[in-house]
Amino acid sequence: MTESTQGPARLSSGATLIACADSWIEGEALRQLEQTAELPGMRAAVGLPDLHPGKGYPIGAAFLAARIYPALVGNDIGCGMALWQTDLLIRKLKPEPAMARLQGLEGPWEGDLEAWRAEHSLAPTDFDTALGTIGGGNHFAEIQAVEEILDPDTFAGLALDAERLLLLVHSGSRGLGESILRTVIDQHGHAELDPTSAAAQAYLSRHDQALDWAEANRRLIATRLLDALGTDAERRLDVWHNLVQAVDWKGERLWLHRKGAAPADRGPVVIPGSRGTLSYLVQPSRDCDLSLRSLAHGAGRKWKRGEARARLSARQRPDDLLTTALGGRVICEDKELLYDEAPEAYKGIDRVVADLVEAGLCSVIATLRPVLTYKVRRPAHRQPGARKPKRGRA
DNA sequence: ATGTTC
Repeated sequence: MTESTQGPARLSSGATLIACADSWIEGEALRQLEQTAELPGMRAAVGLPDLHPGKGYPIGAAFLAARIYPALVGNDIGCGMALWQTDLLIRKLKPEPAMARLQGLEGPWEGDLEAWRAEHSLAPTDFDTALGTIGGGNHFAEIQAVEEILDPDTFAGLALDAERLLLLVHSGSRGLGESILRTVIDQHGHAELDPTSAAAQAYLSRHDQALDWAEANRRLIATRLLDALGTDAERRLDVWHNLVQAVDWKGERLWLHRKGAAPADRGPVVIPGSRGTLSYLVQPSRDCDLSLRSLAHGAGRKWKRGEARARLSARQRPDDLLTTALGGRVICEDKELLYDEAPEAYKGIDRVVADLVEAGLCSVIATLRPVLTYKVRRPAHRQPGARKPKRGRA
């Protein structure tokens, strides 16, 4: 199927895979990439080195098409990564007290939502009680320390301080994006939308609202976490990795879909590893047309959700997973999620980033080490007052 | 991924 070249490979469908020959990519993900590349109106399809199977369509991929495919963006419209420079000196952070202070980020924010929405020009939605909540899956808020600076000039240009902690937030549009996708799928199935149609305009308008909501969500998550720690911070970047947008492509107006693909045309981005590995702050190259102006958005899952517990529980108890190989601490009181997001469930981020660098798509500015990863305090269904769900078969 | 799934 693939040529035995070292760098990017051309698949039989015409899709491009940005990965060297010995980088492991699951067969199912490649099948999904090839199938998607053959959809009507598809001009180009790219699998990034974190490519892994999704629900029908692959994650870690970018697609350029003459039409709009809402299902390619998926349910978490606007999901992305935001990075803050905090005021907290690395040597001043004591993990135990910090962890004790980080409580209750799952519930509705208790501040003045109306004022906050006005301040950020955010229209009200039916999902605003979830504003400022991280959510589940691979979402997190992580306090990080700079491990190594490889490009001092660019690092300094970003106004980053290697002595002070960073905060990386990965979250999206929660129930809002889900409802937007469900609405369009209910009406049009997985069919492509003509960009000039009323259906496309309605979808795009709601999609753009979800982008704003998701960005605001990351902002409020950071605010809540920083308030809990009694510190302040400034945002250095915020990028969406799930979206569709109109692009001018060699003189033609086309639609670029990113599904788990970081933009290469919006300045530096963070490509996070797992909670047990480094993350990479990278500078995208000037010309990234090869990868549809996109980069990997993370390490990429190696094991499917729900698979990790059975694979790991014999050798690692839940408590073992609350500290990591790099000395980081983890807050995750949902046992299934604790296993699902174990470092072993992910591919190696070093290889993923090396594939991008070797393809000429980016260079590394700095590496970041996880200090404290916040996932969830309690699964929603086990919060006080909630009924314990029955287990086992009927 | 999901105010999820009983």
